[in-house]
Amino acid sequence: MPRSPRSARPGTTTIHDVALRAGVSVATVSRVLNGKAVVREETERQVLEAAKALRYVPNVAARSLSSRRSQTIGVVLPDVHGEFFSEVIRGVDLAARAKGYHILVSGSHSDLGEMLDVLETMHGRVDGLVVMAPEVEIAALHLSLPPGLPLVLLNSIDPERDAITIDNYGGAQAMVRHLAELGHERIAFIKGPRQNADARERLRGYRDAMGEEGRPTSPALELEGDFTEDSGSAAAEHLLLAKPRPTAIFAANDSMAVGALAALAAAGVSVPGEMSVAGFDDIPIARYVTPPLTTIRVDIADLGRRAFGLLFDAIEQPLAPAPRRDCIKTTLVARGSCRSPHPSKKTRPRPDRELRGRRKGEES
Amino acid sequence: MPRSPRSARPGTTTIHDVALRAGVSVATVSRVLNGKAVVREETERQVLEAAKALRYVPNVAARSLSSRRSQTIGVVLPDVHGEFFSEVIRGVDLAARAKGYHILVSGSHSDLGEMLDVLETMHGRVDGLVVMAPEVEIAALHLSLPPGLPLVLLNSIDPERDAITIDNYGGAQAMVRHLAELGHERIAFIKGPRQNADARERLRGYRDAMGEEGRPTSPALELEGDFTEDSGSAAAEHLLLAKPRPTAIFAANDSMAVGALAALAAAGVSVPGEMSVAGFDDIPIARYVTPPLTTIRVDIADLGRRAFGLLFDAIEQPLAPAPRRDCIKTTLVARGSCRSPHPSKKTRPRPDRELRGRRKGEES
DNA sequence: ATTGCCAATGTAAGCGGTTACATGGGCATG
DNA sequence: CATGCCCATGTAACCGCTTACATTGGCAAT
Repeated sequence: MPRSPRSARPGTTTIHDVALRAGVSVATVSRVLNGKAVVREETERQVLEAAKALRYVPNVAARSLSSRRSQTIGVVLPDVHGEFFSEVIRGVDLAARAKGYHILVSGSHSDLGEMLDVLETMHGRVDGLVVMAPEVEIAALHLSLPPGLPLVLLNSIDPERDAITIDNYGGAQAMVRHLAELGHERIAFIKGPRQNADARERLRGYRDAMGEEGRPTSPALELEGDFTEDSGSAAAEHLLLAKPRPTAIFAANDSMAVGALAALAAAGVSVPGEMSVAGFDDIPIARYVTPPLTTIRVDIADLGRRAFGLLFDAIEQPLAPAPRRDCIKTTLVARGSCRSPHPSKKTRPRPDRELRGRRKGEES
Repeated sequence: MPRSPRSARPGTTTIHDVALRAGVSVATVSRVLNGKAVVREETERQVLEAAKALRYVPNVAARSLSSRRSQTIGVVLPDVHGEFFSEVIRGVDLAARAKGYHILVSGSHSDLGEMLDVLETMHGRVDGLVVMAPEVEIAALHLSLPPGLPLVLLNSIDPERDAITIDNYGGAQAMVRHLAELGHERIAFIKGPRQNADARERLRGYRDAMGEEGRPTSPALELEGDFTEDSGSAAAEHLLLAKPRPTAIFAANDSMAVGALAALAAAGVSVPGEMSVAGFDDIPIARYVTPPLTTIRVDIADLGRRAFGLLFDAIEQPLAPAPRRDCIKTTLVARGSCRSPHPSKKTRPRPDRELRGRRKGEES
């Protein structure tokens, strides 16, 4: 079996072996394999044949050492779990693989220091980064980030950097309009954490749409919340005491809406009979609570997919000046938790088509 | 600013720069940084100081080229989503990071060819692999896998390879015992896909425990299923026609149990009044369905964690002969969907503590 | 026939580390 | 004081690939 003296270690075929077998130089092999220069057709054929016969796989480390490219991007996420996490990864992964990139993942970062460590060790290992970080820490992040490295921010904007965002504003507006259309006048809103950009945008969308629809807004209708179920419950309990009592509650995320549902059930308030409830995100359980939750769906995989798209552009064409932007549109999903507040014009609750979708069970 | 002539490109500090600044040779710097040899304390101090001052970060490609180690492992999963996916990654990630390893992720593989491609391109890029593949494809996988590469199988066993498994057998037994203890005689079982190892083990656990508890088993009590909600519904509908009708349904996974719940609700059969229902996996929605589902919890993050543990051992100490094994234990989580079939000895359904846990809402 | 040019290919210098081997100084021993 | 040994360190050869530059041969123009 032909094997160059250089690669004595068995099991490793190098570019030299291929060159030897094809009767050409390593340079030619490299050229053929990378398509970076003109090679006679006959030569190319021989090289490809030799490579295939030898089951040659280029050594990535060597390639990346000399070319200064790793064909890998890093994805760094904070402490988010479940559906969101997996969908982001899936989106990025699919898009990346299509372009021949690999992804280096690091999740579950609860504090900044840890995140910076990871970023540090990823340096040199990746050609670009997709990062999701709490707003407050963006500044600190910049300082310790390699200056030339393409970076796409998820979920938090920075005027200087490329970023991809969710149309929180439009989604919130759509929900308010939906509720207004159903006939609701007093629509309460449960806010998210003040420092969360998504939460702020959703609040803004709520306020603007309320104004546009000629609905009254007031501090009494805006409850504090922190995206947890408990805060949603607490807010709902407060609202039950308000007079006049609102007829609809719009929570800035599904978890709080679920909390609100629980509180209302505990208080014996019927949903959607006496009170409509809406959320935001369309988390998986949204369709399983009672009644199924009307909410705003965000296509998270698409978020990942586009994040990679932006990053890819930035890597391939680093010169483009203005920060790149992309925005994920949202969809309103009407389920059973909202209906008209006027018993007379009661809307017939149509069975939710999606409730019994054929989702594959997660294998154990 | 000191910069060796070799590294003309700005922004990149090499080991030479550090050596120069510390007044030693590159070999010494390397030795200090890797702790692979004895170095005078004074020298070590100077090197570390220089490295820190220069913000030196070793070039991974170079290191991996000469050392033939990438400090990276690959995680290749099929088309699984959501909680399961994210938890596996989280477990592996946390364990890997603790040992200084990175993880290269690739998910959403629906067909074997795609999976093999990924495995191919990961070759040389990773020191080991955590792979989850459908049973049937394991063989094909072996053929095209680099022979020396440490590999840990998730979720499917192969006598030759290291693998980590879930205690499906024990979990199923525990559930049957639980139901038997509540007083159920006729306990039906909804099976999973025949080619799925988890499903087979759960079935085995069900049968053995039924025997041990002196409960009758019969083909009529074992329904076909494929892990989807729909198959769970269909099975439940079948069971309602059986005579005598069973008093409990144990589904091989939660999705089918959820489907069964829906079918029972549609048929006006009260759960757990007339029929108890149990699942397996404890997927997130299990606690949100009505009534909350009694099920078997599997600590998926632990699965990932231990998978890395096994892999790490295999990488560090490749000589160990026997295939390494590890098994994840399960926990029974009693919620509202099961209770005694005898109205007389009705067990008081205690409120499920976990129903209103303070789970952080997934951000946006 | 000589010259010039171009396309196709070869040669070899890196890329930035690791590490086998060489070197040199200090100290105990004969 | 010469000898030998060992510890700490330096020198330089790789690791496998990319690529700037050199080389070659063929053909058109002179």
